[in-house]
Amino acid sequence: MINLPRGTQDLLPEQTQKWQYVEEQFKALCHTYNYKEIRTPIFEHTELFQRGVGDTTDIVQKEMYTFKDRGDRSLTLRPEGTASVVRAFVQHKMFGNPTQPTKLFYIGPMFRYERPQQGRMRQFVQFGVEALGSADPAIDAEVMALAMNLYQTLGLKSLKLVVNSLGDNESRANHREALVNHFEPHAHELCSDCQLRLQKNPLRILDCKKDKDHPSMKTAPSILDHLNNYSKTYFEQVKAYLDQMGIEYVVDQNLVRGLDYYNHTAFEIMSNAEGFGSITTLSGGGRFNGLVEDLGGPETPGIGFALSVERLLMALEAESVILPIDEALDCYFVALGEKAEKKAVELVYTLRNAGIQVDKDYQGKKFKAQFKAADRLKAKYVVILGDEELENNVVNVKEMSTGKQEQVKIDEIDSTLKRFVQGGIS
RNA sequence: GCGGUCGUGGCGAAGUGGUUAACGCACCGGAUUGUGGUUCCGGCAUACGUGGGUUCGAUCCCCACCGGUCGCCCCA
Repeated sequence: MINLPRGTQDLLPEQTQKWQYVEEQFKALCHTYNYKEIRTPIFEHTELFQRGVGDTTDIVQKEMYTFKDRGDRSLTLRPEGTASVVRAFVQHKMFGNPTQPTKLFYIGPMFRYERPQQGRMRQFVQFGVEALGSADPAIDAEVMALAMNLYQTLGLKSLKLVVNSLGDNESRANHREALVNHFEPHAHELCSDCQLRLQKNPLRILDCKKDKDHPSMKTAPSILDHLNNYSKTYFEQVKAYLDQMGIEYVVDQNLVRGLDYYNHTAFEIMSNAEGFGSITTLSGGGRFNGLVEDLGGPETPGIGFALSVERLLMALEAESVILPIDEALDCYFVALGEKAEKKAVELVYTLRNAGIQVDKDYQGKKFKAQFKAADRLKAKYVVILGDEELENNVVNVKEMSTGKQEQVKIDEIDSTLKRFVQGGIS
């Protein structure tokens, strides 16, 4: 027997119904916020992620699914969505479209080569949105609102929106210098990872879990104290919009996102729900002014976020949210006897052509067993056809919830059953 | 990449160095030759992750590998 590859999963019908439901909700929400769907390939040139996501990131350094194709090109299964969306934005010159900002959403699998565990698969699915072409703080707030809106619409309660500002280039450079000056004297006391980070990306020392209790952490320079006027005002405005919309959040100056392209607004949505395991992050996002330029486009600001569908469903599970999924079958067709069974095939076809959801037995089950099957499938109606009915050109239709039964002429079977399904048997 | 833990029929789950490896659920049939549930009776299955080793004999003991799961790192 061949099993599925490590870190992947099969979604069986019981699961796919939930997936379809949350996808529909997400799409509907994107529609109300006026984001349009974009579909990009699931693999790209490796270079896109090296340049887009950043060479120093864990994603690029140790988590990419990279392979050579037959033409000796280095390709990579996408580890995240933003780089591809920006690539497409640049490639198709969407910056020239009459309506800006360009508001896009995507749904699809992402791949990271990691040891699988709760809420972390090698193939996982993200919903994401990107708004390109606006540096209005209101759109930062809009993106966060959309994200929170989805979770709340689905019924989640234990949510925490965490925001921070990473500032613009100037602010970051100042902060970086302050960080290096601050940590340099303690470098030998920090973990080996942090010693490397000090060289490459000192910002990330701030969210190191090993060194979080080191005394130098408490006194570390905060990015918020190094924001220049523009960055500072920008962040204030983003928060003001959130306040105005009544969206609760907390500011965490140590919130540092793992991808290089972020600046200004950075945010994460976490779940506090019991039994959610060690994973708490449901989604993350932020502003990426400069990325479009890095990937060969004109100077274009952008912001977006992505959420994991697996974690979304875990959170729903953890909070015991029941999704409104209708599992009931409209109609089950029970036939008895050779002639009736033949006729049943025709009548089932007739009913289906009328748009009624109907199924029948294909296992040669006895009459009683067919009823059991109908019950198990939660059939609303059972149509019964035996020799007696056949002779009189009728069927018996039974409403399973009430036990009411009515005789229906075969000629009128489709219209009558349609009426029953919509409004009950009488 | 590192560490803990686990691996017995479709699912859940006992168990033992030695003739036919419990049980429960599910499924099928009957009691009830055309009406769902319950009950009772009967039936059912290529099951000890893979490969080595120890042994007269291994599902059990040892080793390796594979896989699941949880945690670390990091993230969605």
